[in-house]
Amino acid sequence: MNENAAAAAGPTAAINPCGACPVRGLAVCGVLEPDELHALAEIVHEVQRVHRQSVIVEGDEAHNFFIVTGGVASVEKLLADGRRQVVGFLYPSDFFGLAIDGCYAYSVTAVTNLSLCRFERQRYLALIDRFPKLEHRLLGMASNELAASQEQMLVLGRKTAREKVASFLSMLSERSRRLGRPPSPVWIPMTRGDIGDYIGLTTETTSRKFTQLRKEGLIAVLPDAMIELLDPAKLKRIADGG
Amino acid sequence: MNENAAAAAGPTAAINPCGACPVRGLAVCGVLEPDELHALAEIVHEVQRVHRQSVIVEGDEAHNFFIVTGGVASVEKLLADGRRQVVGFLYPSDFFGLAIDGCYAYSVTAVTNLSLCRFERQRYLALIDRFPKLEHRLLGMASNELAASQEQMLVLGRKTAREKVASFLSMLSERSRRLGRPPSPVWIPMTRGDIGDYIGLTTETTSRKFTQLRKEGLIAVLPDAMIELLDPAKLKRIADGG
DNA sequence: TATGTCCTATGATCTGTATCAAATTGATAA
DNA sequence: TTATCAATTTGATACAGATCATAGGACATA
Repeated sequence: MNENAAAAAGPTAAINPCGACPVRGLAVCGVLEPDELHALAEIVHEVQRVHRQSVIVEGDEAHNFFIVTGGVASVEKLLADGRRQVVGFLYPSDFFGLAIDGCYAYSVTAVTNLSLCRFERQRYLALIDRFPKLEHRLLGMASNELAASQEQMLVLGRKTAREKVASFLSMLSERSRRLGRPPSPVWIPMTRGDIGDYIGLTTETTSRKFTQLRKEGLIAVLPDAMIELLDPAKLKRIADGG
Repeated sequence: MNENAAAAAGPTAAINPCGACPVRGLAVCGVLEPDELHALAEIVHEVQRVHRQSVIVEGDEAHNFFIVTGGVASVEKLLADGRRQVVGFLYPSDFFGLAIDGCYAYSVTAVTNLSLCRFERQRYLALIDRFPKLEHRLLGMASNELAASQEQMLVLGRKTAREKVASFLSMLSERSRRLGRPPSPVWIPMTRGDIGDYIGLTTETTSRKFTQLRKEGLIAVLPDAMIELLDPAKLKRIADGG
């Protein structure tokens, strides 16, 4: 399947893969003009991962910088005894790989089949020198991510289990709307365990709260991991502690 | 007292306050050459706040950008019913004021008496255009802040009360060491309530865990809000869930 | 000196979520 | 079709931390 996808992209993609990229408009690369894209295309490698495969590991030397082009990944930190905190989910157009002291500060794992662009760190930094607007875009995205992290700290530190699940669903719906797609249904490819590790609950409690919201008629579980938000406004009110 | 401080800084400071700034080396401004500092000094205003005074409010239009020059502040988000999450503490050389959709995404409140540099947003952005290295530095600092937020999510989502308090103390000690100061004692000017709102506990549980660590001989409470870490390595092991 | 406010500490009790256990469903492969 | 494995759901029980209540100490103000 991976080979098929690569073959289907054809020779044009091999010469200038970025020109045909489905996420260019949203990703960092979106700030480059078509004629500047060649410089980026020259240093990019396409990478695939399947469900649960690892992309980078916390503590490893940071040699690369990545952009998600298809699928979903989780960003996570582990304690020695196996406790896990998912600090975020990555979707197409998201970047990752910023290093602290030359090392990755988190692991990234494929939640679904995953397609990525990989850039060698040094060559990417050289490109940033050449195109300052890349750095400007990067700061903008990092700034948004920082705001999202702070919102998530509020969820983790001060919300009840019910509010946490409502926050998670509202956030996905909101993201969908921001991208110009319908706010419902939302695609939830991650397991109850992944979600629990994201919002600070166990698998069981997460499942129970989903069941509760379903029985209250606030959500409906559809096929293919889709969840319908039957009353987004009320769900948002629950999420905000109202 | 505020007027005294301003007067004591003298006429030189009034002409080029940044040249005499105690935090310049560490702050964003550190990347500017002495002759470039004039451009920064031209647009800066010095601001003072006392304990519990507000600096910015979540949701307000973001007109300014700040750098802490003295004292400690808390960065916080509130729920409608008054629940509070402190998402960080700010120390001298830290900046804040990055906006999302033109508005502040959090409130900032003085924990101690506080001194700040305030920059009008538009004029600061103009300066960034003129000195790209300012933006480079800003990205570096935002990137560090992002890593710190992710570490804090691990604390909030997956650590026990005891591990949370140990993490908080270890973090302060580590920060002190990174700045070339002794790792102990550390200055804790914030209340047990502030700390609890930072690590996701109540005032009472935070107090109890401090007492517990004290009785185990791991910390000692000194005068002037100083706390001595009697066994930093063991405290770090507790923090890491070992 | 008295009075009020804020902060810390500590005891008693309650409760939301974790933990432990098991059955059910669903997807994939043989 | 049947077997296998992962994920979900549901039930019973335990417990860490919240909540409620009180007292003492530090510091400011009258």
